[in-house]
Amino acid sequence: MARKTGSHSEVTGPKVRQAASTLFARHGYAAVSMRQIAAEVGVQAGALYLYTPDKQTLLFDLMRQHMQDLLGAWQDCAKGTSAIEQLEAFVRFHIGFHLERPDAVFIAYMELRNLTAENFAVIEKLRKQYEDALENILRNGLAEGEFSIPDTKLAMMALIAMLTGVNTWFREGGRLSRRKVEEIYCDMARKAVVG
Amino acid sequence: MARKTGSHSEVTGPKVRQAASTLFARHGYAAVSMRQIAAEVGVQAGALYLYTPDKQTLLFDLMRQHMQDLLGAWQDCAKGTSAIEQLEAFVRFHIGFHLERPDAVFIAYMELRNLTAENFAVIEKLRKQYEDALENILRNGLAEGEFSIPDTKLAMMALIAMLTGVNTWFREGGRLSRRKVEEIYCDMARKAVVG
DNA sequence: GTCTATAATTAGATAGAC
DNA sequence: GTCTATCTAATTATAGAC
Repeated sequence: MARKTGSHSEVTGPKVRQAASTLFARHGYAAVSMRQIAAEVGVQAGALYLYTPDKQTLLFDLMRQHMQDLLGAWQDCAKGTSAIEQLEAFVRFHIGFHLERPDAVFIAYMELRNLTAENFAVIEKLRKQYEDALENILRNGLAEGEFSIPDTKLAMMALIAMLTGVNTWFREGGRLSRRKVEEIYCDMARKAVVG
Repeated sequence: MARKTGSHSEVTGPKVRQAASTLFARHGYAAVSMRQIAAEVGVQAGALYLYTPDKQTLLFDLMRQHMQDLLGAWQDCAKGTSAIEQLEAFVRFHIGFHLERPDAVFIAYMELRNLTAENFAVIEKLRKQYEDALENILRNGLAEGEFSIPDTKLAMMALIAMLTGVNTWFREGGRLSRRKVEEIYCDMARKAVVG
């Protein structure tokens, strides 16, 4: 299909989101200007507005896409019959998925306060769905008598914080392989909730 | 001691840091203007520069003070002879200290990337000192044969992330008391590392 | 689809009056 | 010690040429 010279809609759109993701993660949403994003993409600032109505929507779309990817990937990955198996699957999935996209994860956790109230509500709802997935596993384990936890919500929060923390220190090629880290965290998570 | 009308050095200085702390925590360093801080204090923007050479130093001083408070408080609070006792003391201390000052904690974790390279290095050094305190407890427990952890640094990171996460969801007057939360986290932390 | 130019606003920081 | 006024630079977003 013929295309005019200088017509790059299908390539520039993704490049804009990619550049915004990198820069927002590195410097923070409020500290990054549309001009910086444009420079990273290789266009002028005005051209960005062909791909997003404004800066806020650019942030929101990145965060919503990330949360939807997260939920979709977990639905495809969830497995295990016993609660312990399900918990181990969740731990490995969470660490692996988050280490794959550190920028998106960083933005999803750090830029919540820069969302408008409406956008924040949407993201929080998606986040809650993900948290519910883990909490249901913990509830199952409690019902099966395999887990010993006084409060499923609290244990869920403790586990998610612990797992997400891997992103702050893990470096590929470091002392421990990703698989080894997953294994150690699996052990700690299991021991923390098993009675 | 006589003092001129309108002379409020000793009261305005702390008010500036207090206002900056509140606003930085709520909206983020980059999103807060010196004019907003001045309005919160009740002075004009220019007057802020009597108390800080610039906005960056204001952020840095807040973060350094927080880290020094943290280290000092732990030194006064550390106790326990066995590694398990020391671990429990650390868990209770960490949760209690962090819940006491949510704004300072939030800033210390979220605004690292807005520090200049020099200032960042100072804060990181202080943070490392605190992490070392927990890692030493874990090493002791390993030497005593009480703990079963394949890697002390990884376990330290996992525990600190888990404990600091309390700040993201705990609300005074909620379903669980602070003491109850400390108790449950103590159990989870102990179970996660005890062999 | 992109650029240039620009409007309207706001930022951090300083000077000098009081 | 604080205020008013201001400088310089940067911001988001838009209009119109090509």
